[in-house]
Amino acid sequence: MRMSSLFLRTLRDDPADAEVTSHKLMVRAGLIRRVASGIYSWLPLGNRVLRNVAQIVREEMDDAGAQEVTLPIAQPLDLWKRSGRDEAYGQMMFRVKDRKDNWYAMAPTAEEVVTTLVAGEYSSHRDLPVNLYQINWKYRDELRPRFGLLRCREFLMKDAYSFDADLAGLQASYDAMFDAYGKVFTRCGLTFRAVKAQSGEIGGDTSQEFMAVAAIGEDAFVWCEQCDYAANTEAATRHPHPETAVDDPEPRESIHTPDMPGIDVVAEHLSATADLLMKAIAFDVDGQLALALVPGDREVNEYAVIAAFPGRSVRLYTDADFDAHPEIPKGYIGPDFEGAAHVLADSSIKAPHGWITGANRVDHHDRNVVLGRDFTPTAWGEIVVVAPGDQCPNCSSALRIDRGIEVGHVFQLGDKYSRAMGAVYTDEHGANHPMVMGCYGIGVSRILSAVIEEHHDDGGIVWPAAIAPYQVHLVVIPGRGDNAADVLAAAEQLYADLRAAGVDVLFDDREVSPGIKFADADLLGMPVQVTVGAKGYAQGVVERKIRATGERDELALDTALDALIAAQRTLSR
RNA sequence: CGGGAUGUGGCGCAGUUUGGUUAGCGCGCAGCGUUCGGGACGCUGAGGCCCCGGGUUCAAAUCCCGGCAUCCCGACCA
Repeated sequence: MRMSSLFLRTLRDDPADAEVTSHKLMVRAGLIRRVASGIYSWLPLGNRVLRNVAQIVREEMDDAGAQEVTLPIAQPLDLWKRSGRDEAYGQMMFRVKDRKDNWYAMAPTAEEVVTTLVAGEYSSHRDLPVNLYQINWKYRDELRPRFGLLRCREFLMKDAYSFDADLAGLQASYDAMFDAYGKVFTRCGLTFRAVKAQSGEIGGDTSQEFMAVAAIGEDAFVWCEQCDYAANTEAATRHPHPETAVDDPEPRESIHTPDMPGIDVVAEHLSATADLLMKAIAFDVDGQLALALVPGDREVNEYAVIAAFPGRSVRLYTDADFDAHPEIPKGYIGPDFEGAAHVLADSSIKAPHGWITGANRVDHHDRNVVLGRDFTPTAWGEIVVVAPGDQCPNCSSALRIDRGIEVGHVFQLGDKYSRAMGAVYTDEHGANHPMVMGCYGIGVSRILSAVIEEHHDDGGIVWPAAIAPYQVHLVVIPGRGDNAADVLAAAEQLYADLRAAGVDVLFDDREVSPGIKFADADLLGMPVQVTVGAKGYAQGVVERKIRATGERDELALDTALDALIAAQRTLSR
């Protein structure tokens, strides 16, 4: 491609509406332009990268045995009513109405459509398994679109759906997708971690997120430096505290603590630290009061509490709940509060010291509240939000917390959709069963943001070769000397030869100053820059610069073509 | 949906507080000339519903009211 005719205008200044580096660079490098909040046009360079990423995804999906389909973006809303997700998605879905007043959802995802499709075609155990995927635009009317391509309302997503006869089959399908995802993100040049995600209310489901490590990431995740443990903050847990005993416990003592809102104030008043206090957080479990006990310096992981009561309805007490139960002394609940049906304690409550706790009456705390003597939990668990330095549940090493961009998510769905949409099969004995499903998403357009966040420098984007819009950025600097025409001709010849050899090459044949050409070459970020200039030409060489490292070398003019082609072969391997 | 900010040629901004000739600067764009290996320079020029609607006033980019849009901080997700 010749830059003289490429539809591109690079910008010197950062766009005013961009906050993060990847967004600024994508706009400056002419990859995308905003049309509305969270909705972008893709210009030629951006489109090529998008296509390259999609192609990698396609190859790995095909390789893993999935089959590509294309499902509709406009989906009858009736389908969504059947699964109950019309309500669940609510305002998140764009809805459109046709001339006959029928409503359609603009696909935020495609479980309903694909399950209906499979239900209509397949009905025997002999048909299974099958895994269908598509790479298509998705629409979600996000509360707050953000950070350019990171949180869009229109985005390109790869979504795959597996259908198996049983859980063992699902596990195999899931594992195949999991492996494929690792290959995709590795090929795209991302540093990532597969992170255990919270399974949610539906027991038995497992789910993992692929997080591209990035400071601007919207999600925090916990990971271990020593082993491969990694989990998002909701799902993360830590090594249990060992059993200990309190030596020579002092007698329990009640203290008047009026007008002391918050743990820190009470701690200061008692010359203690927050970790010596105990919080008793009230939950409603099937209409009964449950207490979650954690040290004063820790937060309760609500998801962990919910998981501790499988099959029950669990929610945090609200102000309305406290209003309805004036006998519960909000802020002064102790671990031995009589009205509690369940007392779930974090293992850290086993620490070898007495606790400062609520005294079960307003404006009072108790000191020297001792486990076993003064209170006995009905259940133990790991229910605090993990903090940096906590011990890894697998190997006890220190855990770390980093931020990441969720670029992929694999999920074992079970039979939720196959039941709702009637995707059943007949087994070898003539009995009918719902198919067992998994679903697997990759944020294709989001990958571009993640890659640029990881691969850029002061000069601009540094594309990994696998997804770069072009492999070689050929710059000609003809100068004004006698050999200007020859230099130009040599560059033209090299351009033609590279193209003939199948190398994707962007040729800066514009009549602009060298400074502009070099600055644009760095901004656009092709992996290899080749300069055919008057000075080098006079000595029979062209210059090569590796964008990522800044490394430069010279190639003899007459063998440059072969050298570049050879280098491309190495890169593409 | 709460909280904060912004809206002025394609892009980045000044001007608004204190209303007053023809709305200005940089980049970009067009023409001419001088330059030519890391975002050169001079001259000339094109390009503006000053977000929209209403109001106040002799007079509004500027003041008042009402909208809309965009961005940032919080609750959802690939």
